[in-house]
Amino acid sequence: MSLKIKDIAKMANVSVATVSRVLNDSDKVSLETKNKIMKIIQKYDYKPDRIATSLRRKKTGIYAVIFSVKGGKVLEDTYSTKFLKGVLNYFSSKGLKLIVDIHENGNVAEYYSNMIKSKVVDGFILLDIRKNDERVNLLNKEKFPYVVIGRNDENNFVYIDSDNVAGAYMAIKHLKQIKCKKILYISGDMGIPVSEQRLTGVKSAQKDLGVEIDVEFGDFDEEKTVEILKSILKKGFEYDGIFCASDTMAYAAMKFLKGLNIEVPIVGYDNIPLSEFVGLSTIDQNIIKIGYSAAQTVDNMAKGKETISMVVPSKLIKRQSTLSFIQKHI
Amino acid sequence: MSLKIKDIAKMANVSVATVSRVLNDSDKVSLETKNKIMKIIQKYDYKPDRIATSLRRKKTGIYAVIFSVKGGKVLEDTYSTKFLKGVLNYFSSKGLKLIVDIHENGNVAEYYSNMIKSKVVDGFILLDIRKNDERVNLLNKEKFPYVVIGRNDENNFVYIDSDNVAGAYMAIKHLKQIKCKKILYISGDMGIPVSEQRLTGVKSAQKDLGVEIDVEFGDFDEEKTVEILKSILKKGFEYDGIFCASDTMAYAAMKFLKGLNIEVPIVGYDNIPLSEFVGLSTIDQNIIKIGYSAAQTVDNMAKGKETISMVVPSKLIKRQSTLSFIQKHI
DNA sequence: CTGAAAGCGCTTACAG
DNA sequence: CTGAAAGCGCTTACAG
Repeated sequence: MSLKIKDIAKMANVSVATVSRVLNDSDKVSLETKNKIMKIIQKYDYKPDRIATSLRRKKTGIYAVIFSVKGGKVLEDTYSTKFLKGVLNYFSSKGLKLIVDIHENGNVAEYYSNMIKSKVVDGFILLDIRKNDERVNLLNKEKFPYVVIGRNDENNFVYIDSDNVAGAYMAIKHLKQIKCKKILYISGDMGIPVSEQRLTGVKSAQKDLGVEIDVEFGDFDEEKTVEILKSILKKGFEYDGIFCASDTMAYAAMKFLKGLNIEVPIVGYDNIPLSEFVGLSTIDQNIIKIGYSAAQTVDNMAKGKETISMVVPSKLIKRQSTLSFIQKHI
Repeated sequence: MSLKIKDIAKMANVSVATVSRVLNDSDKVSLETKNKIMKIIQKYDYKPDRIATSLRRKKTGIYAVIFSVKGGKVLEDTYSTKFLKGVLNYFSSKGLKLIVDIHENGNVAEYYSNMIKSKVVDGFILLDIRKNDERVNLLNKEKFPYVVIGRNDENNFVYIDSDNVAGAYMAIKHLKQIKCKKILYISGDMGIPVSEQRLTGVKSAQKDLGVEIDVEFGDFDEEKTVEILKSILKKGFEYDGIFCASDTMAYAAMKFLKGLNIEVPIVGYDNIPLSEFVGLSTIDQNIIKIGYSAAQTVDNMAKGKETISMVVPSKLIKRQSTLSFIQKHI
C-alpha cells in the first residue's frame, strides 16, 4: 500500500537506520548519502507512520482538551471557541495535533487515568479548575504534563490565567475617568476564584482612586442582578456608575434600568458577542492569547523544558454604555 | 512504569496471547482462565497502550475535523461549535477520539495527503464542501473514509446535509399561514448549493401554496440587503412578508425597516443566538444532529459497514417577528 | 559515517 | 483452549 521506511532504504541502497537518521536530521550522515535519500523521499513523497514513531519515541505529538459537561451546556459559549482557536493556532503551526473530547458523566479522575494509560496524548490543558481538583492530584501523582487555565487557592501546578484583578481595576478606573462618583459593583459569587480576583481589583481601585463603591452579590445570575437593583431602588438609586462581574449581569441591569428610564454608565466583563451588539463597555480577557499560551506551555512541558505560569493582560473595550455619558458630565 | 500486557500475563501465569484474547473478548478462552485474568486486570486497572494496538490493528479510533481558515474567521460562529458538539456527542459516547485542526495556508490536498500517510486518523469529516473539491478527489483516489457536510453538484461521496429545500418551504408556508399575500424573498448568492436549495424550496412553496413571491439576491450580505430594500422603497413597498436566506440578512432588514417605522413579518434562516435575542422567527437546521450523524457515518465507514447519505430535517422556530402579526390580520 | 539487531506493546495466524 | 513466534513501522544503542 503506502511506502515504508524499508522501501525507501531499499531504493537508496542503504539501511533503514540511515533513512531514519536522515528523517530525524541526525548529523551523523554524510551529505552525499543524505542527498541521495532525500531525493527518493521527495520523489515518492514519503511520510513516516506517526503511530509507529510514537510507539518507539513514547511521544505522540498529540495533546488534549476535555470539556466537562455542566448542565448540558458545553462548547456553546464563545469562551470555549475562542479558547480553542488560540490553542489550535499554536498546535497547528507546529504540526502538533489536538484531541478535543467531552466527558459527560462518571468519574473524572478515572477518565484522565485511562487517557494517560492509553498513551495517546502527551499532555492536557485543564479547564474549569476547582479547589482541590482531583485532576490536579492525579496528574501530579503521575507526573503527567498539563497546564491549567485559571487558578485556585493551591496553585500546585503551572497555570495560564487572565488578569482579573487588573481587569476589574481598569473598569473602575474607566468609570472614575468619566466622572462617576458613587459606583455599584455587582460581583459574582465568592468561592469562585474569578469572582474573588475581580473583587480584589475593585477594592484595590477603590483605595487607589478614592471612589465610593458599594458591593452586591449577583452571583452571575441575571434575575438576582435585577432583584438587587429593585431593592436598591426602593431606598432611592444614588449610583452614577455600575460595574458588573459579567456581561450577562451587566446586560440584565442595562435592560432593567432602561425600562425605568434610568440612565447610568455601565461596564461588564467578558466581551461576549451580545455586548458589541448592544454597545456595552466591557473587559476583554484575550482568551485567544490564553489558549495559545496554554498550548505552548504544555508542549514545552511535555518536551522537558522549563515552564512558568502566566497571567495574560485584559483590555478595556469602551462602548456606548459608558461613552455616551462623557458629554453629559462636561 | 505502567503495566504492560506482559506483566499481566506473568502474574496470571499465561501467555500474552491469552491476555490479549481476554482483552478483545475472544470466545476461545476458557471461562476459568478468563476470570483469573480479568481479576488481575481489574486489580491493577490495566489499560492497553492504544498506540501499540493501533500499530497492529491499523486503526486508531481517532477521527479528524479540519477547519480551513476563511478570512481569519474560523471557529467563531455558533455553527462550528454546535456541529462540533454533535460530533463529540457521538465519538465520546463510543470511546473514540476526535482531532480538531485548523489549516491556514498552503496546499489543502497536501495537508490531507500527509494526514493519511501519517496513519493517525481513521477518517475525516469535511466541512465547507466546494464544487470539484480537491479533497474529495484525493480521498476517493486513496479510498480513505470520509463524509461530507453538505452537497455539491457531483455528490460522488457520502454526505450529511441539511434539508434546505424543506426549510425554505416551511418558512414560506408559515408566512402564508399568517396571511401574507405578497412575499419578498432575499436569497443568498447563486453558485452556493445552500442558496440554490433554499431558492428551490421557495419556488416549490410558491407553486404549491399559490403565494406571490418576488426574489432578490442579497448574497448573504447585510449592506446589500439594505440596498435592495431601499431601491424597492423608491417604487413603494408592497410586501406583507419577508423571508431571508440567513438570519444576518433578516436582522439587517428588520433593523432598517424598523427605523422607517415599517412593520412587516419577517423570517430568517439559521437560528443564530442573536435571533432568539431579537425575537426573529427562523429555520433551525439542527446542526447538532448533523454533526452526530456525520460522526456516526464516518465511523461506520471506517469499520467497513454500509453507509448512506442523509438529509437532516430542519425546524421552524416561531418568534415575535411573525407571531406579533397574527392578531393584526384577524 | 553506516548497518545489524533489539525493542516499543500489542494482535493474530499457526500449530498443537 | 493455549502458547510461541512473527510482525506492525519505526528509533537508537552498539559495534565497527
